[in-house]
Amino acid sequence: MPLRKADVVDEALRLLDAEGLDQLTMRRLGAALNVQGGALYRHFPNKEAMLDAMADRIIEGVGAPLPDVPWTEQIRILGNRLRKALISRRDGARVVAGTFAPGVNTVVGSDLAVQVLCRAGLPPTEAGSATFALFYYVLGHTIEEQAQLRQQPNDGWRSRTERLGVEVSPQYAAALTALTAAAPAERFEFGLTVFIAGLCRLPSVRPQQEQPAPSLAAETDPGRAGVA
Amino acid sequence: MPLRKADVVDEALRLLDAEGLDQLTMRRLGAALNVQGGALYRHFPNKEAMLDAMADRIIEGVGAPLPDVPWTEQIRILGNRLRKALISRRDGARVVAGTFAPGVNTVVGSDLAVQVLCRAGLPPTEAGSATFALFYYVLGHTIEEQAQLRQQPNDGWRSRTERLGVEVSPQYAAALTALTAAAPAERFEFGLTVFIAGLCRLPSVRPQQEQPAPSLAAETDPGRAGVA
DNA sequence: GACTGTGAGTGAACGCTGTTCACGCTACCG
DNA sequence: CGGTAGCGTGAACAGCGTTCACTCACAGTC
Repeated sequence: MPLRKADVVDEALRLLDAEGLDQLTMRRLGAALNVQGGALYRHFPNKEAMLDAMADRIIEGVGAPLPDVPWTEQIRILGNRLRKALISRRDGARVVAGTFAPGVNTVVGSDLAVQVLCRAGLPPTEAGSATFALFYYVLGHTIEEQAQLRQQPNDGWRSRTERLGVEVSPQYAAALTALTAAAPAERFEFGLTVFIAGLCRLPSVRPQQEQPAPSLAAETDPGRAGVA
Repeated sequence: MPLRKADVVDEALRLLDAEGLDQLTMRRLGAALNVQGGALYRHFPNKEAMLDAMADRIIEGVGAPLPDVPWTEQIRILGNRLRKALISRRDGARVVAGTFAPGVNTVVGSDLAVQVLCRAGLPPTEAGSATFALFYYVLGHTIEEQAQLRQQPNDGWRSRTERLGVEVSPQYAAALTALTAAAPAERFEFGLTVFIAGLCRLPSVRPQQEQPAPSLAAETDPGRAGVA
């Protein structure tokens, strides 16, 4: 039974979780599939195309239909879905960030976000800009999250600034210690909240209709930072 | 006269501008310095350390003293400084994004941002989160900007979505055509404005004092998106 | 049943990468 | 003047993505 394209992506994602992006070479992937490395080029023109396929698989489901809640909540859900998708696989954020050509799931996900924002009143240009801004934020945050996962716990910010010989302000020191202590999910939620609050202040947004009794409460998670 | 560390970084940045990040190899850099590739390891433990040094050089000046304007304007200036620094060199955003260990300039720049936000009333944790969120946004935006620079003009979004066989909403189509037409600087400014407006809505921020007659008008550039 | 075409997989190579190392050479210092 | 510290050499190592002539099993056709 010959290999299918989907089989290769499956095994590549398995190997990614097990070994990390740096260890994901064509030869190793071939070996995991009981095949020579060069054989993979029957299925993908090059490694980048395979990584693109992996990236699209990683963010699968982000563009699924949204519950009927206010648009601010819908954007929050989209952001959280994307973050969850990215951190659910080792180095997932880096894989997606390296994507050159957007895949199907990128398109349907961003399409959904743009539609939500347009329904909120934004003109298409602003909806597009806002969607990409949200995407950059989530990507940057999750890359950082996953980078900190495989870092020596001893090598905190204090030893690093000392090594550099820089004097830092007491506020900065306080911020860094607080940040390393805080749960990543909360820090993420904070930025998301700020961004959504900013969107609400745009002159083009319609006045928000009041909460229409959330039907699918599962995805609207509690514990967010406070914004007036 | 032996090579100095700074000389290597200088030439590396020159080569980066001339050839791009992918062509920046140790051997080529050595050749540009009339030296064998391996000789560079007398100055840097590995290539990553050299890229870190380059990244720190790229964002030099971002943390320079700020004019005495309202904090919202100061944050805007910091964002624009960072963007300008990143796009001023070919692949500058990718180089900085790949940085593992933050350098001096990263520290003084983020320290400055945190101080501005703390003075605005934010507690250190939130100031830190907001600073990093801003950093992620600028980085993501400039990476995208520089990626679009070396892309075939013919290969627009329409041909790509057609190749994928996805139906996109009319709003999404409108957003994409508008985005490719808009100047990158304006799209950037839009996201920045949204973010700052969101910060203003945080319950911890002090009520904004009114414009104290901007002394250094040079850095506060006009033409920003409108937010109430 | 024999014939043939297709396409997956082989295995060895190519050119490149980052990195190492034993070895010269030069310049400074006591 | 001798010693030594350190920069640079040049060849090597292991590994990378990618290519290519080739094998071989299977599907469809006469």
